[in-house]
Amino acid sequence: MKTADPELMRAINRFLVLDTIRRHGPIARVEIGARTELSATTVSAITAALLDDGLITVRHEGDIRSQSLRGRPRVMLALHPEAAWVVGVRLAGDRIVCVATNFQGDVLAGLTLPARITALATPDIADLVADGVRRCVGDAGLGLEQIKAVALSLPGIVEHGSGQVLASSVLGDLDAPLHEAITARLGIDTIIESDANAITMAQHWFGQARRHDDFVLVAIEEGLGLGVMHNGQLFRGAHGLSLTLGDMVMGPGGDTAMRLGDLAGQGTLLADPRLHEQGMAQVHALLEAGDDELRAVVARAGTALGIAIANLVALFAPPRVILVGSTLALGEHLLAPLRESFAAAIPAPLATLAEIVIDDAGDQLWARGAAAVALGELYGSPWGTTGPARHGQ
Amino acid sequence: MKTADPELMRAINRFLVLDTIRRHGPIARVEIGARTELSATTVSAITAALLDDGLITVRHEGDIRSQSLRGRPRVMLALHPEAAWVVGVRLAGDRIVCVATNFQGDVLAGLTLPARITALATPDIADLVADGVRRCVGDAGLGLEQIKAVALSLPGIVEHGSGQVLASSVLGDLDAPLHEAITARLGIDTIIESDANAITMAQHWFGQARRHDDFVLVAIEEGLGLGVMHNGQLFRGAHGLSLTLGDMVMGPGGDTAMRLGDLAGQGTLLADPRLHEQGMAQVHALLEAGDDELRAVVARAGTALGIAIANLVALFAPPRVILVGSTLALGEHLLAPLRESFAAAIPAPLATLAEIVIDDAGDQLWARGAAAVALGELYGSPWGTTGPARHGQ
DNA sequence: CCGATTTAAATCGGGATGCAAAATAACTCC
DNA sequence: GGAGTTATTTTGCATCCCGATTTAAATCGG
Repeated sequence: MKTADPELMRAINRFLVLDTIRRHGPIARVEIGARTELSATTVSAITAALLDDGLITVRHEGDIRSQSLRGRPRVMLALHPEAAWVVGVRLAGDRIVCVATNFQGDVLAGLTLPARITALATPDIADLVADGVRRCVGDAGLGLEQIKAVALSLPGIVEHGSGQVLASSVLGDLDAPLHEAITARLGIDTIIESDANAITMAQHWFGQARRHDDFVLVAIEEGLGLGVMHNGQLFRGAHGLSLTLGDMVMGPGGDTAMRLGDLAGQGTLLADPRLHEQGMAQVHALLEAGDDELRAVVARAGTALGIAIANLVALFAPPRVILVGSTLALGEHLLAPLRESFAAAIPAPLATLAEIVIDDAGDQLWARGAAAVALGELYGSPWGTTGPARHGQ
Repeated sequence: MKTADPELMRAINRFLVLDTIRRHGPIARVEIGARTELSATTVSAITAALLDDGLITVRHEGDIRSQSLRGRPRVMLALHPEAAWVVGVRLAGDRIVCVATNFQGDVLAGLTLPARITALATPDIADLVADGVRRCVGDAGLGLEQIKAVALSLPGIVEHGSGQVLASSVLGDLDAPLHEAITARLGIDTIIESDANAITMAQHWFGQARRHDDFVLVAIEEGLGLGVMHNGQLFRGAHGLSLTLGDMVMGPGGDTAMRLGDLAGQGTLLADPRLHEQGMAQVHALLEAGDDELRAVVARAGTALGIAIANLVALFAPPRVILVGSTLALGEHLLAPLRESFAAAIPAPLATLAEIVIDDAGDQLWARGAAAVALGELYGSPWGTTGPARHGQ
């Protein structure tokens, strides 16, 4: 635990107010006070500082007025969309997706660069990313110098803080300093984050979990990602490590043991020679056509996933589990066995606890999630004048 | 996140100081300052309040003096052992273990009551517990009114805060209000906690994890317990639920799927008719005698555990995993396959991360862990005079 | 034996924070 | 236009932490 001092106190409350404004659209000071349980005085002081720093503005849309129309009207406050801009990047196996967003996470420009990332060396990847970011920023009508942060998300295990990638299906050379390479090329603060954490943030900010401060997300893509939102914060492992599900071993041991990633990853589902370079759409077509062999493979994947999810629920007891990822395009072929094995595996007292939600998140939401990660850090970081209040003004 | 105010600030720092004193024996104010990074002024103020409240005392044992012998000598501060007393209780399938401890967790009296808990109704259990607590308190030369809190630990899933038991192998009727029953009988603040969390606290305070603020503990007893220490705090699920491992399902699904609890719980290991009522010692004897069938069962349990532990490491990335529980008496018969399957299942980048430690914790340490849970709450709670500093004194 | 030196702890003064109460602002209603 | 109502700001106070200074309690050295 960190030691507490007045500065930390202010930082906490400031963040609380800013986050309340973000979540609850244009909102009046009184209501911020009611929601955060801060006194009106404190809310006034903090909002004054935020206005001063240009992070929020007065905006009267959505001014619903308290029930009765009497009394002094509320002044509605909202994030100042142009307080800062960030870029979120998603690094997937075969493409790079960039989005530029404003301070509230609205997408101003999006861009997809097809590229066989897996085959590239780290410096080349950094070049592509930097290129994508530049173009995206240009498309948004901005200049690079206006971008306050870039967040790059990729599948695998990432150490938060250092930005070191410990494992990833898309990076060949884990020792090459990706973080430094990108920072050097763009000259912008860069955050490396696991893609599962990015899409988890996206669901929390923009998606199916806006009202949930506790949930678990399972991303079923090429690999299997895991994000845990705990008490409104991304849960990270001991060293700030992101979590992953692909390395979970299924099976009682011995010969039958298999990595979940090998059971339910797309590498397996696309292993059939007919499917090379075809992707999920083709798999789905074959399934619909009644390909029994493929159906069995998909069913096995669904079953394993159901069990893995039940295990997660048993561990974290989340009220909601969100499933995302391109593999979900297989629809009921995957989901039916998933649900069935989940139901069989979940212990009775927890059976009604967790609600499973499927979300067909598009590419752009993943990148937007990365942007949200960047914005989240901006919200928390000491801005212009976090410090002393300026009396002489 | 809770809103920050001066009171919270002080509570945090106060707890920090108290915890530092607890961990680092008799310690001087300067050193507390160095360790916590609080200013000498603040440390002085807080320790003055703590002395005033009688939670700490001046004690000169262990006064090592800074290297040079010059200058004003340090005043060593330590927990005041008689600031409060608590009782920790462990409810196991066939016995109740109680310990009374002083404010620093030293055991003053211990007591084991054999009893087939499983066969009893909740009110009878509460009677036994209350009886055990009373006798234990008497043995320690104390009166019930001196006991500030009682913590009761039991296997299963417990909701922290409400004290509701959601699942337990030792309680027949989960709807009967155990917490209220015990509070009513003793008239003392009572905390219900999972036994896994209790032994996790015990390891953190007194055992193999005194220097570790991040670790995972697996308790292999009748059931399979799990405790996660994250950043110096017990990690709890979404509703403050304790975690459990017994419900983890091993296997890719279908017919081969099995609960880990059914694979590695003692119910399974003792299933052989020859072993009824004999316990682990007899199992061990048979294993040593070369009973192949039994060996296979134990090996299968070890293998499954190894995989489960690997999965936990993949999830939480803890630097240390501690194994405890009576089943460990099986020794290498269990541990060799466990280690083997762990090594096979752990992903390469994490292979060197976690160190597995076996601890042969006795019954009393489990109960002492419950006491530590109670003490932990006392340390954090507002004591006598948490509030305003009294100037006129 | 007594002053210089050294280290620890307490005290003083300043700056920041949050809160409650009072004051002010900006409306609606009559 | 005045009364009533609700939102926001101002005022005054109590608390907290911190840096600098002062006091305390030893040792060292002559």
